[in-house]
Amino acid sequence: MAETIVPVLLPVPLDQVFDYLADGPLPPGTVVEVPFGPRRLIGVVWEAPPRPEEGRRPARLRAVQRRLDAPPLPDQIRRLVDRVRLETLAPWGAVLKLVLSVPAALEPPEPRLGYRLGPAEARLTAARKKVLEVLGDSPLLPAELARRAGVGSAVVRGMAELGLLDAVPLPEPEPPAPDPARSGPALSPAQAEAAAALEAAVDRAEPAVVLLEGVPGAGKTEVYLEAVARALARGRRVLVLLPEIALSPAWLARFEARFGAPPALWHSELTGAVRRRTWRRIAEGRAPVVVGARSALFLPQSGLGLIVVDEEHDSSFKQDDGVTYHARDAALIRGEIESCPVVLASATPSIETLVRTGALGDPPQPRTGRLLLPARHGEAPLPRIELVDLRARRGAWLSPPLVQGLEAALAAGEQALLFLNRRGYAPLTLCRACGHRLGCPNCSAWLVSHRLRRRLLCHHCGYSEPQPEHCPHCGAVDSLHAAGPGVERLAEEVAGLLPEARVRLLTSDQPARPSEVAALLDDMASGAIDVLIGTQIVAKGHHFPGLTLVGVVDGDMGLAGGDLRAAERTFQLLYQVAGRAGRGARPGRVLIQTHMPDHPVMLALARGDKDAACRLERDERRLSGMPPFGRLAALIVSGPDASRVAEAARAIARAAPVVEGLTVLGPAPAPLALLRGRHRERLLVKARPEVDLPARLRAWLRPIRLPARVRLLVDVDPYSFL
DNA sequence: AGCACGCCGACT
DNA sequence: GTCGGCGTGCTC
Repeated sequence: MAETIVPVLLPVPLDQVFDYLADGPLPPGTVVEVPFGPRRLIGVVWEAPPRPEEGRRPARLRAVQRRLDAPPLPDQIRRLVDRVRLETLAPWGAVLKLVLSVPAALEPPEPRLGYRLGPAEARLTAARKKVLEVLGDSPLLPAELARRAGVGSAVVRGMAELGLLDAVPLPEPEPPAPDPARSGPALSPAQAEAAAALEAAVDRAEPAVVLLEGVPGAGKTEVYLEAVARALARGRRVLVLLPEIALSPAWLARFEARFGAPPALWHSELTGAVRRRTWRRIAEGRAPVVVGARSALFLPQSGLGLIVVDEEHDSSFKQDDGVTYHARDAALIRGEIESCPVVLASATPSIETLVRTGALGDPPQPRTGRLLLPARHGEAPLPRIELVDLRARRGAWLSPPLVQGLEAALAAGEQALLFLNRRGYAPLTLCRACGHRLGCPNCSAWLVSHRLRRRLLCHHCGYSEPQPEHCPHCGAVDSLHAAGPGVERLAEEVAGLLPEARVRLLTSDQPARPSEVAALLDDMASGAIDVLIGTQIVAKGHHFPGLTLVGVVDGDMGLAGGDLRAAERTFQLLYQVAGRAGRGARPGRVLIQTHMPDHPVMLALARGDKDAACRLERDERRLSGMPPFGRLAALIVSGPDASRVAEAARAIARAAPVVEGLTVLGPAPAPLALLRGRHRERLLVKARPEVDLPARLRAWLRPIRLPARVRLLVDVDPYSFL
C-alpha cells in the first residue's frame, strides 16, 4: 500500500500540526499514536491546513505508530477546536488537549474482573470459608465479595492468587437511559408556554439562542428539562453546562425526578476509573445527556439537539489561564456547528446576553429570543431589600440595624446569613509602631490573616507563613494590628454580641472536607445553626427554609477597582444572596450595608428594579464602547526579570497595527504587578465591533519573538482584570 | 508541555 | 574527580 502523509494534531501547546507517514489514508478524526521527539503521544488526524505552513519540513517524516481502538473524533468537535483556536489565539494543540483530557480512555477499556469459585484446593481459614459461602453462581466484584463476606479485600486477593477463585471479566453495567416520556412536575401555564417555545426551537434544529430569564423559584429548570425531553424524544443528545458549584445533589434530584435516571456527570473532581469510563461512554455515544462544568463542552459528544447553559451570567464559565475560553460563548459556537438551539438560563443574565437577545429594547440579533418567566403563584416573593447607610458610622463591622435584625430573627427562632466575600480573619496586617504592612514575597498583594490556622496566607499564590509574634520590619512586640474584616473576624464579633447564638463559617476552604460541608448544610437546613457566615459560595442555590434575615456586611466590596463588569457582578451576586432569605413560610428581609446608598446598583437592589439598572449599565457600555458594544483583549507579558518584561511589552506595543477602530492602551504594570514570582505588564486592546479582533491580534503577534523567560498570555474578552 | 543536552557548584 | 542544578532548544 502506498505511503501517505497524514497531518496529526497533538495535545501539546504548539500551534501547528505535524506530518507523519501512514500505510494508507487515515480519515480526519482518527486517533493515532505517534513518535514525538523521545516521546510517544496520542493525537488526532486533522484536515491538512489550508495552505502549506511556512517554516521548513523535516528531512524525513516518522511513521504513525498505531491506530487506537477508539471512536474517531467527531467532525463537529474538530471544528470546535479550530474555532476556539482562532477566537482565543490559544495554541492549536492546547485546545485539543481540552478534548483529549483523559488519554487513558482512548485505550480499549480493561474488563472489570469478578470472582467465582476456582478449582484448586487449599487449607481453608474461617475467612476463606466465609468468602466461599457467600459466593453464588454469578461472579462478584472483589470489593463486593469482601463486603458480603465481611472480610478484608486482601483475603479475596489472596484466594485469587491461590487459585481458589477464578477471575472472569464482567460486563460494564449500562446506566439506565433517561425516559423523556416520563411526565415532569406539573407546569404552570407560563412555564408550559415557555417550554413549548423551547420545544419548537428544538424541533427546528437550527442554530438559535434563547434567553430563559426568571426570578429564582420561577421554575426555569423544569422548563428547560422539557426541552431536554423533546430533544431526547427526537433521538438527539443534550449537553447541559452548569457552574461547578451549581452541579449539586439538588439539581440532580430534579433531573432524576423528571427522567427517572441520572445524566452522565462531568466535572473537575471526577478522577480515575469513573472519569475514564464516563469519557468513553460519551465518546461511544452511550450518554444521551451530559451535565457538566465548563470543560464538558469539549467532550466528544455527537448528535446534539440542544445545549443548555444554566446560570449563564456566571463568570466561572470563563477560563482565565491556559486556553482563555468562555464556555458560554464557545457553547454558542458549538450550537452553530451542531445546528441546534442554545438555551441560556439565568435570573440575572449578563449584559451581553440581554443585549444580544433584545431584552433591553435593542434590536435583537437574528435567531435569538427571550423567554421571561414570572414568579410562580404561591412562591415566596423576593424579600424586601433595605440599605444601611454606613457613611458617618465608625467602629463595629455590624451596624445597629443589622444587629437588631439579628436579635429579632434569633428571638423569633429564625436563622440569619451574614455575607462577606472575604476569607480569613483580616485582609491586612500592619505594624502600629512602624507602619509596615505584611505582604507576599511572590505577589504584589497583602497577606491575609487566618487566625483559625494561625497563619498568614497569600490568596493568589498559596504562600503561607506562621502568624508572626512581632513586626518583621522593626521588631516591635505586640504591635501587629489586623485591619479590615474577614469572615473569621465577623464570627468573633457575632459571638461577642450574641453569646448564645450557634454561629458557623462556610467558605471555599472551610470546612475542609466535603462531608463536613454537607453536614454543615444539613445543620443549616434543619435549623441547628442560628447564624451562618459565609463568602460567595453561600450565595448559590441553597434552600434554607428557616432563613429569614440576610445581612450583606460590605455591599461595596465588588465595586472597587476598575473592572468593567464590577457593577454587573455586584448586582448579580447581591441579588443571588438576597434570594436566600424568606424561601420558607416566613417572609425574608435583607439588609445591605453600604457607603454608597446612591449607587445605581444599590438603588436597583433596594427598588427591586433590575431592568432599569441593566439599561443604565448598557448605556454606559455603549457610550464607552465596552463589551458588548466593542471587544477587549488583554495581553499579559510576564517573567522573572522586571526590566526584560517591560522591554518586551514595549516592543509588542511598538508593533501594534494602526487600524481604524483599534486602540492599544499600555503597556503598564498589571494591577497584580508581581504574581507567583513573575513580574507582569499589561496591554489592553480595544476594538470596535466591526474589527475582527482575533484576526488582528494573530497578524500582530505572529512575528513577535519573545526574549528568553518572557511569556505572553492573550486573553480575548477578558473577565479578570488583575 | 516534556525531555535531552549542556555547562557550573557541593559531595561520596 | 562525579552528581545534579535548571537554562535552552526541539519536537513531523
